[in-house]
Amino acid sequence: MTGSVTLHDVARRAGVSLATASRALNGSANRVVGEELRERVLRAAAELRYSPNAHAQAMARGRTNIVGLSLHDIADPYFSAVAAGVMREAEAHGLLVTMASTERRPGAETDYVGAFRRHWASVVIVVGSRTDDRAATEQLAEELAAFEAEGGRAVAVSQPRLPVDTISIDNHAGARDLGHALHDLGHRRFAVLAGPTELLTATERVAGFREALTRHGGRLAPEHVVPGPFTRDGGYAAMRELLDRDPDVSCVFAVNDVMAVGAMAALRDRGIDPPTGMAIAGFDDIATLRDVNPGLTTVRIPLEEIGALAVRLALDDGVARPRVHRVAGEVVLRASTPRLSPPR
Amino acid sequence: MTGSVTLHDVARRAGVSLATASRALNGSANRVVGEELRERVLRAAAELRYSPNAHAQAMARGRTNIVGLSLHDIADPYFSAVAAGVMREAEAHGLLVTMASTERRPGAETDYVGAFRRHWASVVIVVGSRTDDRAATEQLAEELAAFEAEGGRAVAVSQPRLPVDTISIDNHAGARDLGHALHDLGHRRFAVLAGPTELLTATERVAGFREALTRHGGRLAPEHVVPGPFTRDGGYAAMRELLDRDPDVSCVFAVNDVMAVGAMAALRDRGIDPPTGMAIAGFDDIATLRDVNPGLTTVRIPLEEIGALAVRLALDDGVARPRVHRVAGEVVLRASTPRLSPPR
DNA sequence: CCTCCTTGGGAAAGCGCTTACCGGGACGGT
DNA sequence: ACCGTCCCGGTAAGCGCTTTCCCAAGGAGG
Repeated sequence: MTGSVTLHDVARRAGVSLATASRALNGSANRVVGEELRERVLRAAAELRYSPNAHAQAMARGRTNIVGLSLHDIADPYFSAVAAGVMREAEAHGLLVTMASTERRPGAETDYVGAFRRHWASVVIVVGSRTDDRAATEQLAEELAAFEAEGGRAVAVSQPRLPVDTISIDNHAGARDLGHALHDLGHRRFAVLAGPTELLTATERVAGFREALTRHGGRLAPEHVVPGPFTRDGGYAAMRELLDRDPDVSCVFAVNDVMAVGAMAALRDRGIDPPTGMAIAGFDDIATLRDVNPGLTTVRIPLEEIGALAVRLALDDGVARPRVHRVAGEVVLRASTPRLSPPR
Repeated sequence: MTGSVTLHDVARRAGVSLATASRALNGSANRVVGEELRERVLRAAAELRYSPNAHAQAMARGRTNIVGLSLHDIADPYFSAVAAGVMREAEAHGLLVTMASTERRPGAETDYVGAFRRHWASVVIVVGSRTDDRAATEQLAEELAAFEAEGGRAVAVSQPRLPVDTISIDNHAGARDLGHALHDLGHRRFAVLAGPTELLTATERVAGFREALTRHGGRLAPEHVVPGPFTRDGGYAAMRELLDRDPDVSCVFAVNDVMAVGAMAALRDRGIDPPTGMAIAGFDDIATLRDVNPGLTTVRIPLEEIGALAVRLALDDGVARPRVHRVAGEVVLRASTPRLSPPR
């Protein structure tokens, strides 16, 4: 970068020293700059279209206003909703968001947190479910600890085992409530499109759902739990697999909405028309998918709010850390899971 | 940030000078560091878990590996698809993406480009349709020019009037092709949910569609062109408005997919069941919406590819700028626009 | 045996900014 | 009239790194 205007130029043009120029522009604390001089400096800065060098400021001040955000895949509406919340709140606090999309590559989170450390981010937010990859989690934990030791603030979403402030979605309760609701509607022959077995988010949802069924004396046979990626295609493939295993299922719980939509497509390709041939429910209540037809029963998670909350947690001062924050979901019944037995 | 390990510490531990330490770590060009020393330095760095300070490097080198990305709303799947492309390509080049979501606030783009300038971003990408706000566009143009004058590279997506490399979607041709295709299917009584009248992206799509109808001797009456925001709710409201104005329309073109989905919801709320009561088409081919029911006829735009392309354009060396890149769309017919008259 | 070149290490000058610290003038109290 | 006390400018010391310039040592060539 050449030719940028520096504070030195501004000071010279205003006929003052660097120190005065800096103080005039920052309105430095416990120090007053004479009205006339400040005026002169501001004018000079405006005339020269001066814009301060963020790196020099970072060096001199020893801190930045950068938020580092790491997530699995920005194209996934789940993560982009969280990101939107982070960015909205960050903007409100004058923070700039640097974002990394790990594409679920193992170790990428740690690498990116390292990059954020190099940039002296003041906040780092890691969102994405914990995996059962012990070593990777361990490394990430270390990196985050190092980051906080340097004075940064980290918040993890859906990774409860990390040594930092944590926001957890109450997947178990949400799925359990959903299970009860579906049972109340009269559904009985359940199956689950279970998502990736190594992700806590997925397994918790399966477990919660299972608990509800058990409570009602039902059970979830192993062949009725079909794993697969957290994607549309994952849902599609899992649904086909399920139909092959047992065509007699009548209500499917896909552990996220994106999979549920893929599953609906699979049903139609097999000539089954939801919800008539098969009831189906999802999880997350992705905004973009609220208008699929039939309307998808799901568990609403306040994703944007979670993103915003992450920023606020990071910015809290004078509190003991790490803290744990739980966010509850809320069952939303729609047309994809009609009432089976007429209500009494 | 306190306590971070500096190069100085590494040098001391390795028993060499700062210069040597730096050279050993960077493998500096046209300079060789003795094998033994390099080894010692690398070991010391590893032992101390040294991580270089990005700001200091930026200062000393006079450049960074930051990409600044400004878009309207990261929660909108259109923009998150482009962002995904940008991030994928950026990662491939070792660049870090700093992102700003302007929420369509006028002037925000300019502010953020200013922020990217302060951070000496090496690349700035601005995505979002040009508005007819003369003054805002002018200011953005100035800011981008200043950025490039300082040695940065800027690329604008869907803002053809800016003095930088530009990627334009061929909205006109896409919408025209769609119009022809719908006509070929036998549709005749058309209306358009036109999106925001101040956005070029919207007006071009309307114009292209109109051209196709005109070519076939049809026309688009003013009451059949309903403006509104580029959102789900915008589509919903516009559809209701349209039904109030003229319930006899039989095929609606919503100028983006998100609106089309909102429009479908509005139809159902009025007891109309698409595509039977009303054919409907969108634009963009948003991935998340590919499984709505009925499948939405649309014009596929390679959004991710556009994001990736933006990064590549910015990184091109030794080419004359600014360049203009056009990206074509492709009509995708699905169930939402059935054939009306039996084919002959 | 001397000179010239090559190889590789160190000292130090910045990059642009903030912020102690210092110092001179004005003011008021005694 | 003198001495603290503010007020408000300037001087300069970093922040952590890269890179130029300088220099010592060793080898090759005359």
